[in-house]
Amino acid sequence: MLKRSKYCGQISEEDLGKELVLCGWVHRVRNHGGVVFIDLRDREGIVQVVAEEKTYPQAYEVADSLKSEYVIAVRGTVRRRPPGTENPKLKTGNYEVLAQEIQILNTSDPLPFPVDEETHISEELKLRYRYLDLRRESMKENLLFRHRAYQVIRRVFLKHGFVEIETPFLTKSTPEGARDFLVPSRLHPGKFYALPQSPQLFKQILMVAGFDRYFQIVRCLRDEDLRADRQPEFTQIDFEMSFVEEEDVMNFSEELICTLFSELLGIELKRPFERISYTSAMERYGTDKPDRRFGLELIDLTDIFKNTEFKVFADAIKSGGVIKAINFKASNLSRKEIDELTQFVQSLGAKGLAWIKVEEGKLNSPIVKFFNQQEIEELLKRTHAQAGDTIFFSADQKETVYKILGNLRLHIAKKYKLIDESKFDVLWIVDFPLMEWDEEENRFVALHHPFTSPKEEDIPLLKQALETPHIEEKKELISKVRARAYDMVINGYEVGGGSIRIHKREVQDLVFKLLGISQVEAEEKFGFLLNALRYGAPPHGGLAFGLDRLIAIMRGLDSIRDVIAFPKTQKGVCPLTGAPDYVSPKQLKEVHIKEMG
RNA sequence: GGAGCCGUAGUUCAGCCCGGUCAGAACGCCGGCCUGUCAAGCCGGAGGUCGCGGGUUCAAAUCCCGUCGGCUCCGCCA
Repeated sequence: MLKRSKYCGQISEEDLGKELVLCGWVHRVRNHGGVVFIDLRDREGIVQVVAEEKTYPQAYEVADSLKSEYVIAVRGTVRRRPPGTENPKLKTGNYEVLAQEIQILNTSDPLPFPVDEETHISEELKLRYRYLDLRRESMKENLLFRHRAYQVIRRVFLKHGFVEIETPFLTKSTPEGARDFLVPSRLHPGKFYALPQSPQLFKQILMVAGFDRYFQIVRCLRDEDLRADRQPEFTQIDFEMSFVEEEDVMNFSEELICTLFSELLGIELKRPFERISYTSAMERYGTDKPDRRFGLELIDLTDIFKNTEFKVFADAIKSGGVIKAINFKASNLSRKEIDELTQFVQSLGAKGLAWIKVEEGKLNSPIVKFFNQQEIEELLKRTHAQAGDTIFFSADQKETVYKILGNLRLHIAKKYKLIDESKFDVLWIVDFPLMEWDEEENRFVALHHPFTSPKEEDIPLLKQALETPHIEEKKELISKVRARAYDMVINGYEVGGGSIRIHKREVQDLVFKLLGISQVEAEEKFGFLLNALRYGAPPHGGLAFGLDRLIAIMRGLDSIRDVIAFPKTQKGVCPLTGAPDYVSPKQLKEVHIKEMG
């Protein structure tokens, strides 16, 4: 067998006149009768191989029989292409390899879809034949980019003295958070391991162990429904530091992100990253992960309508809600377009969508007739309304208004292409509430996770909240308690989040109590962490980045499937392997599982 | 659990709204020609359970119901 001496994509000036051996896949064949052109492709790119009948008849004969995606080895000489026949689309387009010998290493059946960038293939087919999909230039580049990111990440961590340590995949199911994937234990009938949602507890324990700075690029697993940016298994860049405060973790995180952007994209992000509070993000964008590359900010109008005759608005205010609006400037929307947007918000659970089209000298709207002159004037002023604008309203409980307008804002931006895709909007969200009331569970739940430290100055509020028997007062007090947490957001995606952790047993007990986790339950589920906190736990904090999201954003991709070699479909299926699948009764018996009728 | 979009040759799609030469195109595939192409070109050919099941109708790719699958979103995701 001929042994490769160079990658196709790396043929350059220095190879002129040299004889070398290339190995790769037949990307395309162009047979002109007497001369055959082969675009030969490998990991590094494509080069044109020429087989001429008159110079090397044997090589020509083989070339003549080649089909798409045959695997071949070519021995030949690099030469400059004849003037006028260069191909500027190829990196190697000034050269070609005159084949002296061609060996067919393997043939290929006709492909189920072409290995090119032009054809849009359905996700199911792409994943079933992932090995063909990954031969495509863009997919190959996505994975090579990800590979380069790993190298940069490791270098930055090493530079700062972080220690890479692996944590268990077979671990203990813990309450709170996402649904666990469970693994039945063969040796312990009826017992289960859980696959980790993240190495959270282990990294904290490593801090107690004194490793001081830990990192890991690690798979995390959550049994929840999928989205374009959510897979059941995904990768975190996880790290934790001892003897630090928020600034230290955020500072390091910024360096890591800046280095990635600089080295992989040649983009210098401005430091420090801007910070906005959770409350301000919610009020202005209706979400805690705002995309600020376009306007359409939420405008509060509650005070303007506090005495309004308009029943919908009045009712919302009366029941403690708010009135907010967004102004789609210069949109000149048709009635049909407004109807489409109405349908969109209805799919989010809104009853309808109130709107005003601002026209030259008049307002076109089904609701202005309910407003008095003063309300109209103030609302137009507050929203900076001009002819051509369309103003959309939402009046409801705060959470609902945020959800409706936050999503409408994004929907409009995408639909009407208001987003400058060449920009990266990077920011921190800080001052998260520590907990929020969960109506369904009828208790407080941690916004981040139960090990997140409250701000020192807010701890008295927690104690007060614990003592008061009045639930409304409790809610009021708790809502004021802020967490020492921080999320990094890029282009409207949460790419990372972390916090300073609780390292004092008493504080952890206090938080568990307020979360309604009993002493017994806490001991049973998190006892190992609580115990660790007794034995000299240093103050510590950390953060975890979603590597898949980060890479997808950097590559300008909409779905993290495109940066994962073998992802799952929206139903959690792997079309390549057929997982998940049934297992034999014998296997089930071994792990003590009986099928339900 | 819910909403929306999609499903027609190997592939990408048109046809569906208005039921009746609507089984079509391009690429790919097969055969032939061709010495400078590069998404080569020219000539010829094969190829479809219109996702699946049911219903309406004289007649269904087309209308209706159900179901499966893919995608996007809501819920869910500390």
